[in-house]
Amino acid sequence: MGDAQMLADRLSRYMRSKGLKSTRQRDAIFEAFSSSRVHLSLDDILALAQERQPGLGYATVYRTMKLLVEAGVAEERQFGDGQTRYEAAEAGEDHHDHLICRTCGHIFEFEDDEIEARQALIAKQFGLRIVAHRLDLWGECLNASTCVYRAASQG
Amino acid sequence: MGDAQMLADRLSRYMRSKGLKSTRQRDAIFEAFSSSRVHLSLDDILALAQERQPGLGYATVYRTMKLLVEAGVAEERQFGDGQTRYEAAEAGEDHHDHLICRTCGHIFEFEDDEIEARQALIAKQFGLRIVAHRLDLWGECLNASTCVYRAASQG
DNA sequence: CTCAGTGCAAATACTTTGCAGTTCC
DNA sequence: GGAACTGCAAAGTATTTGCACTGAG
Repeated sequence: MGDAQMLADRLSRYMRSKGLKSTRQRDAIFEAFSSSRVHLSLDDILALAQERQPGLGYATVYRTMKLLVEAGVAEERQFGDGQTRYEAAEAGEDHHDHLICRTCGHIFEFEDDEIEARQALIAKQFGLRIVAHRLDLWGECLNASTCVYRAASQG
Repeated sequence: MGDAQMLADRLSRYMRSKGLKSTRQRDAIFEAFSSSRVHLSLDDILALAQERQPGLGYATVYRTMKLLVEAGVAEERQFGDGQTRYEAAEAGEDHHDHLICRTCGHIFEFEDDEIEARQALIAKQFGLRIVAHRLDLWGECLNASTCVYRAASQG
């Protein structure tokens, strides 16, 4: 909850600094977005936010998510399925990477110090210092029949 | 040059196996695609291929690039600018990743068995087997004044 | 009150598809 | 000659924008 609160603070600071208004729609969208740990698509966010704000439209969700990205509260991610997904921005150094299951579509998050260290070493060999990185893994379920995410997915 | 030839071979083998036809358009597109080491967008490929085949249309380029991907000759890449880009597929296991220098824009390619092994291990812990991965590093030159790429870069 | 925000629908941008005519094998 | 291929234009998606109305400050 510290995280969600931090994001909320960052957002309201940003909005105040830009003279932007707080609305029921934006609150609902931020709430929907920040309450979930998964990578939500726009449709997901719309559906969740509509539970609180029936009648909420796509355009508002698109505009608000763009705002959240500008405010440094959300990050856009493309996983190659044609849908932009959003996740909560990270606190400083705490970076995680993604492992996407091609069997069920579930997206696992992980962090591995050994890989990070290795990356730094490689960069150094080329005379560089790492400023950012992105690592996505795609995999197949070794045992699809027992995959809890597959069972859980409504697809 | 061995690489381009290898891709050409792989493509013609694939096409023969599927009973697909070789056409002037496909040749022009493959030529445009494989002659460049950079990551081409569809517009880039269309423009290049049209130098040999005026009148060539988008649809054919889209269909042909899809074919090249299926044949294992091309790989799609999304860099988040809304354009799908293509690069030459790699030879078998020989996968490389990218280290992009933010100082001079140079793209280094590297390969690291240790990272690959680590990735496989992580995936296994989640019950998956890796089928693909993408690792991009962004760095800054530790010593820009002596960077040969900076000197060489026409940008 | 006023200007930012909203919802709708129209407009974009990228990609795919249907179809009639063309071309490779 | 026939199935595969091509180009065009129409159809799909995902996302953005114009506009009249609404609502937060």
